[in-house]
Amino acid sequence: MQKDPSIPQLDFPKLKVACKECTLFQLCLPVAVSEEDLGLLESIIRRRRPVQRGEYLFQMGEPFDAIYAVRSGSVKTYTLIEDGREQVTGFHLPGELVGLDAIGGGRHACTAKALETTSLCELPYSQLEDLWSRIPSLPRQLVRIMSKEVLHDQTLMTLLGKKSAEERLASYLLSLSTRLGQRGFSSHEFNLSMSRNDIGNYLGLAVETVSRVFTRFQDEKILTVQRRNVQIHDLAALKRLSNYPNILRSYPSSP
Amino acid sequence: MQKDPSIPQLDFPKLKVACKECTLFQLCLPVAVSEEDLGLLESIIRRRRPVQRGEYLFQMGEPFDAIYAVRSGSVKTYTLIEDGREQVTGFHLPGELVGLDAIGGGRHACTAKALETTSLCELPYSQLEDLWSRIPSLPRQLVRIMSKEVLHDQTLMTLLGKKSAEERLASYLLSLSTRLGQRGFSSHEFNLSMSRNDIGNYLGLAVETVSRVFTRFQDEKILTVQRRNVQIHDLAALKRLSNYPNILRSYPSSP
DNA sequence: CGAATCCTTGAACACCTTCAACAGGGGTGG
DNA sequence: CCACCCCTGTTGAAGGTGTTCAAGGATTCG
Repeated sequence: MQKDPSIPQLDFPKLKVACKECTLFQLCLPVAVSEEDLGLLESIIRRRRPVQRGEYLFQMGEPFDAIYAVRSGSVKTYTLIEDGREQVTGFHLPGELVGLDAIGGGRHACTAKALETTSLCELPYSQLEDLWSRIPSLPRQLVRIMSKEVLHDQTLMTLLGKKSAEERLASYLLSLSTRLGQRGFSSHEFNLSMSRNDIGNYLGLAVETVSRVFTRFQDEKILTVQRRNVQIHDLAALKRLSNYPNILRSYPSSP
Repeated sequence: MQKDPSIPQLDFPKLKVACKECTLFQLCLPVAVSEEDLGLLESIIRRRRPVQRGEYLFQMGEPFDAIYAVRSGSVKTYTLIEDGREQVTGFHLPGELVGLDAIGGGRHACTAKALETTSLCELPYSQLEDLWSRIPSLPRQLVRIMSKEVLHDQTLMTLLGKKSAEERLASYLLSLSTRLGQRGFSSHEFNLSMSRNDIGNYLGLAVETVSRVFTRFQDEKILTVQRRNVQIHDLAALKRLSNYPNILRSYPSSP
């Protein structure tokens, strides 16, 4: 969406072919997979042409047949309640997997939508399972990733259940900052690929509250925000305000 | 805790030795494991003497080495925030696994505490992983279980992010009712093993609100509640009030 | 340029929380 | 066996944080 080349973007246009050349190698599924096994894994990956902003990867209720790894761009997932209310359940950055919640039920329980032009690796799940006997580190890594997903969801439950609006937005910005940093982007300046509406929905807040807290943070010189662009000036203050669960601070960057 | 024999309890005293004789066989990890492989799995299970109400299975920050399957009784898990606030992240009934969130990080991210006298199967994780090459259905089932865990957490995120106090308690009671039903207990009358405090904490509500909603439901003849004892009279009304996410209603009892 | 969308700001309101007091088991010890 | 106490749960009233409603400004794209 944003075009300024001096600012780290969530999308990077160069399409890499092989996992071992992928920037996300250490963050994605094939961690600790030998070079020859990598070929096996790559052989089942379907790389589809990039999806455009607003396009769906899959929709709630559809039969499940593959999980997706984000290569570049970003994806939001959300569920619907009876009366039409939406709950955004996650934003997925490069190296993160989408669709894990559907493995158990055989149907997608959420809808996945591209927030910007996004390229993905599609991993047909039954074929992936077939590889497990050949590549034992594959299920191990998948379980590890899913465990972190559970952990992340619990952090979010804490956020939604116990935190004030300020704590929520601070936690959210910190999470984004950390994850972008791990992916080689700047951790103090980035462009949000999601709207205020999405952020508020995700954090259990009204859009207006998100807006207000943003300006409050700006008034307190913690950050500068202009529409989608965020510059974090005082990361320490943000950490203080976020009140992260203990575990995440005692063992930093572990999750 | 409760002694009335006519009412389904969360605890059942008889200790079964083998998985294949366990009432929870179909709900637990060894689904689709052949009889001979079952012996392998059982050989690594450490069955410790039942833990008493208030005792810990593990505490936040401790090194992770095993996951636990609840055989009887119930367990609550919770995390701590910096300032001491607690968030209850889950209640675990017979057949459910505890500790899955620690696999990825190597340390427990939450504390697990018995709500009543509870017996457990302890599964040393490294030994469990070693069995995967011999029993391929084991990792498959574990991933499936973790997927459902993720799904459950997302349902809870929706609850915490979008639902009113009434919807939350209704959803909660329905979830309990369903899970108890699946385990052979009555789905319309049961005793809560957790306090109002725990329920409120879990649902992101003050204790007083939980109390008030309970009496409101009682006034509306939806249920009768006396301390820990709950009798559901109008399950349909409860479902109506709960506004479960669409997926859970279109494909019932799938999660 | 105009329409649509997104974001911001202000004011009134609502839901739930907080504070406070009380009730009622359940256990303990006299 | 009863009195006592502690803990849990209930109920009432006041208060606050965030929501809802309303309007205006900014940016993008046809």
